[in-house]
Amino acid sequence: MAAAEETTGAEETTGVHEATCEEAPWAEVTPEAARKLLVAAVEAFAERGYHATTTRDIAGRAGMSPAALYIHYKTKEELLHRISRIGHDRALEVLSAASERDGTPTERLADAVSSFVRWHAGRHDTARVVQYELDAPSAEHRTEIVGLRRRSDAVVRGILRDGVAAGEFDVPDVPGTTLAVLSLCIDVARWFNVRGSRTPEEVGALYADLVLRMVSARK
Amino acid sequence: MAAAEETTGAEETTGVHEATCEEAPWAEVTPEAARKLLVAAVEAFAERGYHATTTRDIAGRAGMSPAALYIHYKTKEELLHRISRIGHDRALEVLSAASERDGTPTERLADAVSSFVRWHAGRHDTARVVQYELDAPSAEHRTEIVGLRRRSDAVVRGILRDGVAAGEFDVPDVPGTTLAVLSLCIDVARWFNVRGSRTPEEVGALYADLVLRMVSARK
DNA sequence: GGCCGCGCTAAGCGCTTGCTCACCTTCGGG
DNA sequence: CCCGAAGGTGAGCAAGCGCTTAGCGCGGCC
Repeated sequence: MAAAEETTGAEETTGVHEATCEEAPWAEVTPEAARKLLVAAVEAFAERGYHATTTRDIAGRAGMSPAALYIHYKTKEELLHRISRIGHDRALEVLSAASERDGTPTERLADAVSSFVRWHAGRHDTARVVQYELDAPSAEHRTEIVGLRRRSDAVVRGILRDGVAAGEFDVPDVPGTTLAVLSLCIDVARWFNVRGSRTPEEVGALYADLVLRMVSARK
Repeated sequence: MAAAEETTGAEETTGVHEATCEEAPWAEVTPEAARKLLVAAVEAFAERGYHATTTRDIAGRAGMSPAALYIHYKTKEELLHRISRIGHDRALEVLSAASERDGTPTERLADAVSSFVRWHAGRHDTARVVQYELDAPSAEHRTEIVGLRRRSDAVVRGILRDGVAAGEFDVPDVPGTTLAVLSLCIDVARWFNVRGSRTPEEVGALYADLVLRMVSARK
């Protein structure tokens, strides 16, 4: 399932950003059986959590036998790590692509927030796994992931600093505000529901506006 | 605007105050053995998640045998439900107490946000269980919990509506902004770390400021 | 003092879990 | 036409799970 719903017609609001493979999200995972298992795992982990998901459940969703999992992945935890790693890469990619585009800090911040939020809403199953199952992996896997998170932090902090320097933003506490902005975006994955009344684009636009209000110089 | 605590002023540090009993959070759980088990479970659930926590682990932390758990609780899930129920009650209590205090919508919103955030930061282990283990309980337990959440939503939405009516706030999308405000506060439980550099009070003050910026009428 | 009942434990039951292994296909190359 | 590798299966193992049960110590009451 999980069809691409956002790139089909619609780059109207934020202009001409080209897709960084939003349509076939797991295309780089080969062979096909390995991808099917991974997609099934994302679904199951997002729905019930890593620990509550059994290897039999994953294999079942992929239409295979439980043993098939171990042909492509050494352990259940390696499967989680692969998901988490790729997911973090994608999220960071989306965020930093937006931040590197030309424009004023205000425009870059709005673009970054709305892109990041759209990703967390549109791929909220992946995002949920990525954000909530950090404790499950082993220590070495965790430090690798933590590095990627720090880079997201640096991206947002950079935009805020630029905005303050340019006089566009009024932000007394840059690290604290960075934390709040990222937290706001990330938590979208927790509450977003496909059956809800808002599309990822709407949430992205709303959040970009709210964040701009948080940082804009008051009069 | 650092602290909105002039009402409870004197007793905050050494206080023997009992109003919303922040010091002895699980005082209502009796007998003592049941409380010790529950506190141990909160610790374990917050650290590893509900499904990854074993009854042996909980009992071990409480210094008891695994079987002791079943004298006070029918199942492991009932233990989770008790924690979740009490936690939700407390969080809602904190939030609505702040919202019912006298003051302008601006003051009430700042007070509500900073109180709610202080609770989520100070009791972040409880909050984490409360917020992340919603899927674990059975259906009937879940609907009970969902009701409490809707009341939190109503409290914040009420303040926002009052502020708009009074002309203090400029909020184009009240339900959306309500969602964002609550999401921001709740997610504190995910990232807050006691070993971090910020106290719950500092985060509360920062967040109250950020939220006021999100809603205040622009000039 | 004898006895009951409560709180608790040691031992263990039945079951599920992550994972393995012997075996079965399918298929391109000599 | 056979071969060996690659990808898949069914059955099942050891370990760990939630939970139960038989029995133990001990304080209170007649």
